[in-house]
Amino acid sequence: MSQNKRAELVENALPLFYRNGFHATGMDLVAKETGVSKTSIYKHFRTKEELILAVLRLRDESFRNWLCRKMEEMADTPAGQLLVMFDILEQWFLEDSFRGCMFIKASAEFQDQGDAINLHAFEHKRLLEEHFRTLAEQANASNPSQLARELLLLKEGAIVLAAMSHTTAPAKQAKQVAQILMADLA
Amino acid sequence: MSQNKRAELVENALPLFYRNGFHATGMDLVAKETGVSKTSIYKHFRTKEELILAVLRLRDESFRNWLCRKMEEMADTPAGQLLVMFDILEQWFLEDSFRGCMFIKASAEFQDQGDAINLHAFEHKRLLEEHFRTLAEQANASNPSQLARELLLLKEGAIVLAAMSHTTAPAKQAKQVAQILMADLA
DNA sequence: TGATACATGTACCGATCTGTTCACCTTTTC
DNA sequence: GAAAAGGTGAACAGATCGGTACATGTATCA
Repeated sequence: MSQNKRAELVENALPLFYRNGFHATGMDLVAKETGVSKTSIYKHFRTKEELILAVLRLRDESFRNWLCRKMEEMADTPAGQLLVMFDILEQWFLEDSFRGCMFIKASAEFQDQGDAINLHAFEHKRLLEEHFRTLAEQANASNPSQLARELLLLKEGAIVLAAMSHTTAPAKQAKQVAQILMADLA
Repeated sequence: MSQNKRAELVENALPLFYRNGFHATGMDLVAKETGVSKTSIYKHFRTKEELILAVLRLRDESFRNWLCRKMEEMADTPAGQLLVMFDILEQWFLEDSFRGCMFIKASAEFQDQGDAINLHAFEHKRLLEEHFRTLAEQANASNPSQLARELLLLKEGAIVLAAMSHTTAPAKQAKQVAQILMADLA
């Protein structure tokens, strides 16, 4: 299998795990839906867990890329970028394929503290917080670290409630709070 | 099996599902750990899903009772109650047995929109929001519904991040934001 | 054309899944 | 004390789990 094919496998496996959950998605289904035989899958991933980790790596990279790029597109100031994030979330919640945050779900299913999947899930949140902090610094926030953590808090709460309620309202509510927190920034 | 025994079964099954997850916890393990034979379990619950629903009903009732009572114990004004909630969360995060919110995890593993488990999980959040709104009204908040939703947002974000990071810090951060949102309420 | 390398489908492994059957054993009740 | 009721372990069914073995392509290179 070429590297292309391998990437294609991970790409096609992602929505399966995202929609059905990790434990509930069997490797037979992965093989059937991706069109890659189980033999080939196990030639490149020693275990199901390794495949899941590859899927999470892809998700981490593509989600953060997507979010950061959209934020840059839709606002030109750092403070503006942090605020439009909630508009972007709202658009995400509207998509039919929206099923909540893949990393929250991963850490919910693999919650042992040392677990590689659990660690990777939290790493995703840490990287997001880091990006928020950088923007908060550029926006001259009085306490950039604190603002970044608060915005992450609002983002995670909004995602969870949007996924559970099947509505987009939590995005708007989170944005309102964010506006209060950022009132002093331009 | 007496009603007592049945309640005991549900009570003892709860931490199993909470710790190990729903799909990952087999009925053989439930029988072994609760001391109730599989035969008896299936006499009172037609399917695993029904047992899970009973567990979630117990969790919903006991968690809300526990939280509301603690809030009343630790503060005498409605606004104070809403604020100490975050201190209570922090204590919860400190417990060794803390593994995040059982309903978030349930809706993560059973995310089909019509699913009974999914519906029940969201109902838990709705009831919490209702309680928050009642308190917000009593505290003469200018927009009680909005404040209730915002506090719920902060609470869910804090729980998710505390579970993923294995720290209690999100509770304090959420409380700080809550204080800002409630600055006008005595 | 013949040898090498790799991807394939299929069948299989042992374990585990939800759920059932059944022969026993207590306990309650009349 | 016998019948009825309800609980037990253990074995089982049929399906699916993660993972492997193997024989059959099929493409590349000499």
